[in-house]
Amino acid sequence: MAEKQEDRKVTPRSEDFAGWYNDVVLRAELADYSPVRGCIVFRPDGFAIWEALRDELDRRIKATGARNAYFPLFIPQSFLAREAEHVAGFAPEVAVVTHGGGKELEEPLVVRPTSETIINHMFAQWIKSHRDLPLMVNQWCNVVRWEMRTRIFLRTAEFLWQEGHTAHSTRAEAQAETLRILELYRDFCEQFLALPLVTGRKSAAERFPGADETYTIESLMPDGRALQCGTSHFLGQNFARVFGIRFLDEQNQLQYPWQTSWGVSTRLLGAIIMTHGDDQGLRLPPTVAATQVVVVPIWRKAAEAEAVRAAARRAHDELRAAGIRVHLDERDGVTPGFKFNEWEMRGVPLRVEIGPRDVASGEAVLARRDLAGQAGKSKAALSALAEHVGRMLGEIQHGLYEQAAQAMRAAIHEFDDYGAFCQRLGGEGGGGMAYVYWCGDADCETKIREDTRATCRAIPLGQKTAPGKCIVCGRPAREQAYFATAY
RNA sequence: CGGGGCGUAGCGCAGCUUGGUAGCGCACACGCUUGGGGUGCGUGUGGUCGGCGGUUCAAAUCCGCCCGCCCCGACCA
Repeated sequence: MAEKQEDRKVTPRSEDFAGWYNDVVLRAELADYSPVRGCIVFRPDGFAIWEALRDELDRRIKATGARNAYFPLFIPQSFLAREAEHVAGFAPEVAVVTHGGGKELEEPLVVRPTSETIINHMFAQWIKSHRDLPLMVNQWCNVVRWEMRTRIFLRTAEFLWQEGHTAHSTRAEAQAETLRILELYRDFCEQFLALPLVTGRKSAAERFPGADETYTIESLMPDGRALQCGTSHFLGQNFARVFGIRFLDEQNQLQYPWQTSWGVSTRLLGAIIMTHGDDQGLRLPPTVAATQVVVVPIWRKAAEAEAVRAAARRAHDELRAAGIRVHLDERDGVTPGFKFNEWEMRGVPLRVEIGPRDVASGEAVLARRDLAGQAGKSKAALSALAEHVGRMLGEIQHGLYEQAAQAMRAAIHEFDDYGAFCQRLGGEGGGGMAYVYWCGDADCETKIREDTRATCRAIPLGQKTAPGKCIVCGRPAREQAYFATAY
């Protein structure tokens, strides 16, 4: 008996974080391994999260003026080679198609690892005048990067994402666009996905190949490792120059436009799972939960069943009419306790229990997924169920964010002693985030990496703190930066 | 590519030492039972034992070669 229940549980998160993560993903049926190494199958419950996330983000992106388009999966190999840093950055991980139609191709095609090159090739044909600018497109697609080690959602050979690409007539406008998207991502992750973040600039070593500046949103997972959740790049004129994108300005002068690109990927699913999940399984923010509320009817005797079923159906119908994504679990042959555990595993934010006692008193028992055990249980009058449930879903969304934000704050430490810094970050697994003064020198960054395996995750913008001393070399440092071991 | 581990039913494993033609738990199907935190019982379905070759009357088991997967390091949204 004890053995059997053990089989049903996931690996405790505190015992083995990576094992817990895999168990949750598989048991909650979000994804499955595929026959192709490094590629995964998004199962309906996992894809539903992506769809909810995508739909909301798509609305927000369109509100900036960007429009969706679609560019080809295949890119001539020579395109990738045009931008020196870009090719150096991506060459090791591109998949190359050498044959088609039974013949060897004249020029191999790479499967896009990102679409800067092919999109800019097209931009060069579309942009002639300052009146064509700004040009802002976004595409939702798959990309392929042949990674050496893969992990479900966090690093897969093929992943889904959105990539936005814009071209502007002035440097200032492109820089502003880069930061505007960074802010869009930040707000989206915090408000919609309930993911707490730090944001900032990337160090030169962590910059996107081909970008002048990369900005990032970073979160910290419960195992103390950082996860890059999205990036926004200021590309300067680098791609414009190599792809020959030029326009005539108001003075009839030929100019290169200034560009940006930015993206978030299905890695965000990994962030949601790791940030919110617990030993019972998944915990989904109501915004992305395919099922926000599950109604579980409970009865003992056949005589009670009809009244309970009827009340449960009424509750279900009322919630659905109120626009809530609700499921009525009428399965016979499995016990209520089994259903409780199963829906908790799947991360459903709120459970409504209706039994004979509730029918008699005109109430239902509500069980919040964000608060474990009795702490999450309360009663609500069936007569005002939808209103009550709607409000509670909002509280759950907020509750998940607050729990995560509190855990993240508690795992960020400031150091002025390099020894203490290394001791914290260099231990087994993740040591949380360190917020330290750094002079900006690449040698100091390398030393940190060699001593601790931690890397610079973000340098916050608009720092107002007084200058200090670099954590490594002790020389004057104008800024502080976040360091952590990263996924 | 270096270090470590593992391939037996969908999943987790036993059997291998000492060869005799495959078993357990979970899952799955059906029935009864149960039902406010993973109910119990019964009956069933399901396996080229990773692949190839060798030894042998006989190989999951012994020998050789190959393949694949997982974990840890060097690259990464």
